[in-house]
Amino acid sequence: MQGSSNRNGKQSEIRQRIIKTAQRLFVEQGYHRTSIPDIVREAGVSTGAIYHHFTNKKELAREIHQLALTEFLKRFKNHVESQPTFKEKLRAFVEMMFSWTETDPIMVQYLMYARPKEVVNTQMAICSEEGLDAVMCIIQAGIESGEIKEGNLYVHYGTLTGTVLRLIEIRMDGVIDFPLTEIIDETTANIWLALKK
Amino acid sequence: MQGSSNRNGKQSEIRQRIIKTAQRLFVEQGYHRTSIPDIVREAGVSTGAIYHHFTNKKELAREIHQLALTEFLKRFKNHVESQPTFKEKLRAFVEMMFSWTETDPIMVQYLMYARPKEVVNTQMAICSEEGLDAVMCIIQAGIESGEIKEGNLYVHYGTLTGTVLRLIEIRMDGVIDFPLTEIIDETTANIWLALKK
Amino acid sequence: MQGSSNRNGKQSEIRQRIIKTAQRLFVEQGYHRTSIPDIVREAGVSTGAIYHHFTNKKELAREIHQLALTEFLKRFKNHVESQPTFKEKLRAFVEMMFSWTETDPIMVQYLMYARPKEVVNTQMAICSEEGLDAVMCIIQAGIESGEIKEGNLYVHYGTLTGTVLRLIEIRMDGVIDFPLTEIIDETTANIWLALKK
Amino acid sequence: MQGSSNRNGKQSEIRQRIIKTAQRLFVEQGYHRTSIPDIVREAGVSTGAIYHHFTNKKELAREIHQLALTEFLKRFKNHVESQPTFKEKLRAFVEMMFSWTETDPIMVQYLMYARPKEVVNTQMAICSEEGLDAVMCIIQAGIESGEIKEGNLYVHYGTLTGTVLRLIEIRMDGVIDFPLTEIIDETTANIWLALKK
DNA sequence: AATGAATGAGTCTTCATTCAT
DNA sequence: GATGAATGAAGACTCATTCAT
Repeated sequence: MQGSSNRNGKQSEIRQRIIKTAQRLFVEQGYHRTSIPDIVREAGVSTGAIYHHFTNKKELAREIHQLALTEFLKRFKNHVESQPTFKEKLRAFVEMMFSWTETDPIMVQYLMYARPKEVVNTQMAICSEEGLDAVMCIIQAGIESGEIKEGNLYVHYGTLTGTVLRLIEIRMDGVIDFPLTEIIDETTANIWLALKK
Repeated sequence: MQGSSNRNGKQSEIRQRIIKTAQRLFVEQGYHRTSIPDIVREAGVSTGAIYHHFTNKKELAREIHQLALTEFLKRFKNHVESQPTFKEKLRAFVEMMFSWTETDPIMVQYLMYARPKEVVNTQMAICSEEGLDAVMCIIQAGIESGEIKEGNLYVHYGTLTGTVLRLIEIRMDGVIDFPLTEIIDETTANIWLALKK
Repeated sequence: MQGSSNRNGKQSEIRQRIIKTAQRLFVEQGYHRTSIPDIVREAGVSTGAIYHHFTNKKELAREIHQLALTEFLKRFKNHVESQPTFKEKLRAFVEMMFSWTETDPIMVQYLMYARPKEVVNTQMAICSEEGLDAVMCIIQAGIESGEIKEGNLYVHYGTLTGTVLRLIEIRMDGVIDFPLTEIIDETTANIWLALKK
Repeated sequence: MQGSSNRNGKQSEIRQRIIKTAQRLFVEQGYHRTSIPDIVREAGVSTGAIYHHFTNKKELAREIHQLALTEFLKRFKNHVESQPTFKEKLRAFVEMMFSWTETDPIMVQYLMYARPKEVVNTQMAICSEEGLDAVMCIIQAGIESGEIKEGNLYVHYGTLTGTVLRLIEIRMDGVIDFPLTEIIDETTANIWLALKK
């Protein structure tokens, strides 16, 4: 019915276990410090199984990254782009990112830094070709609609994504010890004041 | 005149070469992908020399990180804290970070991400105990002096550091292809609007 | 029939080859002068195979030692303890040790000195907790049965094991160039005279 | 007047410190586990000093061994050979070895096992060309004088040295926890009974 | 004589990957 | 599809030795 990758119409359970475990370990220890034996042990699968499902370690990481990126774009499309005004889009973006962080911190962290240069060559997913474009687009649209002031697009982009990502970062680091969802409004307000006409 | 570590009154030249090379390689390839043989080759020193000067690879990275952190704090103290008002401190901060990035991108990048969890357990130096405190302090002072609005300190902190660091990030990634010094004013303006009373 | 460690019901042949080779090299060159590459070369196995079968070099040595000790205890039990009188036990001990030396000099030497302090902390297997106990026991029994004179147990122990081990030692060193089996009677006689009532 | 190795008529103090420290470390940890840096640290001398006084590590060990062997022969000559009868020589040998062990256990241990095959190719000093000869000689003389029975010389040699060395061994191992000097008589008695006519 | 920085060959060990079963 | 034994290249680190000062 929906996306599947083997003839049973369901992602092999082993494949899922590998992905889930690798994702967690890559986030916890980093890509390089996570060995295939680590994944074998924690996922309870065999070495062969990993190589049966994925070309190699890099490809496994790339696939996990792709999954996260797809998820980001889906959420962005569904929750953010669907909003009518920039102001609403902005709020939706902050809300989406913050609640996603609270819901699936591992995946968000993966998106943010568990990706080695070998896997993707950009530092942050939201800066990936597609991710960057998506955010840039709504800024561009905001300017065109007259909602936000003109100016260097990158500065606006940096203000918007920087603020959000930085807060997620210090939340993950444990500096912030309450759910980010509590500061959606305040964060949105700051960014809005920075960008609005 | 001041600090030195061998009888010649200068840090051993070999030691310097190791640090410079390791710093660059750690930034270019990451800590784990940089092998001791890599450093040996690029720095033109012997394996033994590295271990003569540093306990181990981790310690080498730690020392480089410490150097960068010290430099950050020095610059922060000299250029930022010395300013009278928050607004001026803010501009000084942006200016300091942006011009430092253009002057010594390697060191700034090192500060930003070339450090594995094993070396320092914070993701960003400006978030290191001391770095965080320093920035937090000027925000706190800004609130107390009535220059900036009250509100969750972390949100203000995230807005300020996030915007600056994110711009540095995309500059390093090559997304921005002009010197950050050109957008000091605009960046300062955005942050100021976000935080001011 | 009994103990096995892979599905073929036989200890992996590679594992055996590693043990045999390491045992010989440890004896020939000593533990520390025997490198893993040495074992790899001589056993015709890969580095990885060694680490697949043994935790590390130390553990490999420990296992070999354990094997030798087990063998000693088995022989001691079968040939020596089963004898009715002390005099017969004594002769059986000398005979057992001397013929074992001629049959498997490598294993006997391993038992005698190829073990670094890190691996086992006793100097000689016959001095290992169990080995010592076993010999002490027959001496004790000999005294109790009135076959041998009373006196400091250690002196008796030293006389008995010292004489035997020393002869094995100089045989291995090449000082003695005929089979020890030729001097079983004479050796037994000396010890018997020293200890008998 | 007597042996000296530098123009001041006294062994350089540094040289002595190196020898004493190396001897102790070789005994405590074995030759291979003792590194030059270890000796440098513990003796408080420089690396260069060691290489100034000794050709290399092996030579240092050899020299220490030579010292111990010379000491053995001196003691053997003075205390043992000077005795008139075999019985007295025997007692003197046991006494000499046991009290030497209690007085300078490090040197005796060095003689007994702290020598790697590279340094001397015999397992025990008393088995060294000269040491062996010396002991063999008194046995031979004992036979000729009719004090001890005829028979295989090696068996007699093994009985004599084996008993003594084995007791020293288990004393060093901590199995015997009283001074060996307390068992001089008993040990002598055992050996005497084994060998006498 | 003494120092200790520098060297680099060699050590143990890990780990991504393959492949016979 | 799944397994895990086997491989061997590569990594971090040690240490005997040299040599300029």
